[in-house]
Amino acid sequence: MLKPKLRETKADRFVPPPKVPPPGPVVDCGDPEMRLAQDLLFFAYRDFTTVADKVLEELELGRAHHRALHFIGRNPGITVSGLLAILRITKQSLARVLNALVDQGYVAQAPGFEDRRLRLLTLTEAGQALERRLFDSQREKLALAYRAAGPQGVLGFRTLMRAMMDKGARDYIDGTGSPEDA
Amino acid sequence: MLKPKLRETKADRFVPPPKVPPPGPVVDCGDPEMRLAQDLLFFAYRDFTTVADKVLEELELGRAHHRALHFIGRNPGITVSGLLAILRITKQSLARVLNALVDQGYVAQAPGFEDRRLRLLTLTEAGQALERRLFDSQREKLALAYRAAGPQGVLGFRTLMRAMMDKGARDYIDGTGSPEDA
DNA sequence: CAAAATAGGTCAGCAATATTAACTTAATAG
DNA sequence: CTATTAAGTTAATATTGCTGACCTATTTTG
Repeated sequence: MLKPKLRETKADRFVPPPKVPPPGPVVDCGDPEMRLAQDLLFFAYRDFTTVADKVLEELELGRAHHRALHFIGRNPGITVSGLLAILRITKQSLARVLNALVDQGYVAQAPGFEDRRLRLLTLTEAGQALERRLFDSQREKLALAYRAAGPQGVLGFRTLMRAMMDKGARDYIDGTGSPEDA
Repeated sequence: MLKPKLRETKADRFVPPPKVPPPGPVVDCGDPEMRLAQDLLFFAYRDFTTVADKVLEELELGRAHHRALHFIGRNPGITVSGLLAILRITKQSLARVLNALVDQGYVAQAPGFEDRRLRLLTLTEAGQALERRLFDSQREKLALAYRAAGPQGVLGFRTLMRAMMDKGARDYIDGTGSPEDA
């Protein structure tokens, strides 16, 4: 055979090995890592949502009420449609929750200025106070986690979470786009 | 008044302004940032869980079934108690889901070796295949998010999520500690 | 202006997922 | 032998979600 033995020429010794990493930062997306991510999301979300439950239980409210309070608080004057789009539930499911919150004086409704069909939702003072209580219970856990991750870690967290949401929700988070798109 | 005017001595000019950042990495834990974190968690989790729903719908299964499949797949031979501890639901809630999965041939039960009271749960081949389908639907979204965040971002994400879970769940994730503690 | 579209409310019924509580069986542990 | 434990079962209930149909008030459009 005429095939030359590679290791006999000096030049061959300097051929770099086939590189994998250089083009851009490499991220481990193998099965184990992705499975871990599933677990992380499940447990973090489970324990994040659970801390507010004690407060809710006292008041005979559920997580659905908390979600509504949260997003009305974040978007004062949001319409029913807007809230529906965010929560991704049906009008009837929201109605029960919303009626309870209005009846108990946590949420106020006002007709829209230009379009009087709209019911603009806001938190009453009691609603703000309650939402604050619920928020504070989660805030502690959240702040601990933020400090554990550090500024760079928080950036990573934000990027990763943003990338996991639908485009509409991303726009909503970014401030562009209305709640309807979320 | 005998109080000296500070700006008249040369040395005073070099007094550094009161610094905030230096002691350790500073993380913004103000209200707006914590509120944003709430939003991120809600939308990311909402859209992460939703992608598997189409598959589940075909098979007339729900998210509860998915969760059970996932954690049995992650912990072959897990006991009913272990699964209950992870999911944090009652025996009766799990029973319905588990019976359905066993009836439909996705989950197999085997008595424990040493303690024959235990029912060790495993996925059948069909169960593994189904779990795989469900996993793959989420995997895509997850991998995209991981790549968007980069290696450093992923580290931050992991740290932050870990810090948000209860200690038991953290131990479980880390491999130390049994499912019972999760 | 009349008709269509929209925002919202409401009613009835149903399904999934969760709860508490009490009871049974089988097996282990003291 | 007794107590405890793991699991299954049964029954009744609550929460949260769904579909579909129908109604009112208001805005928009032809």
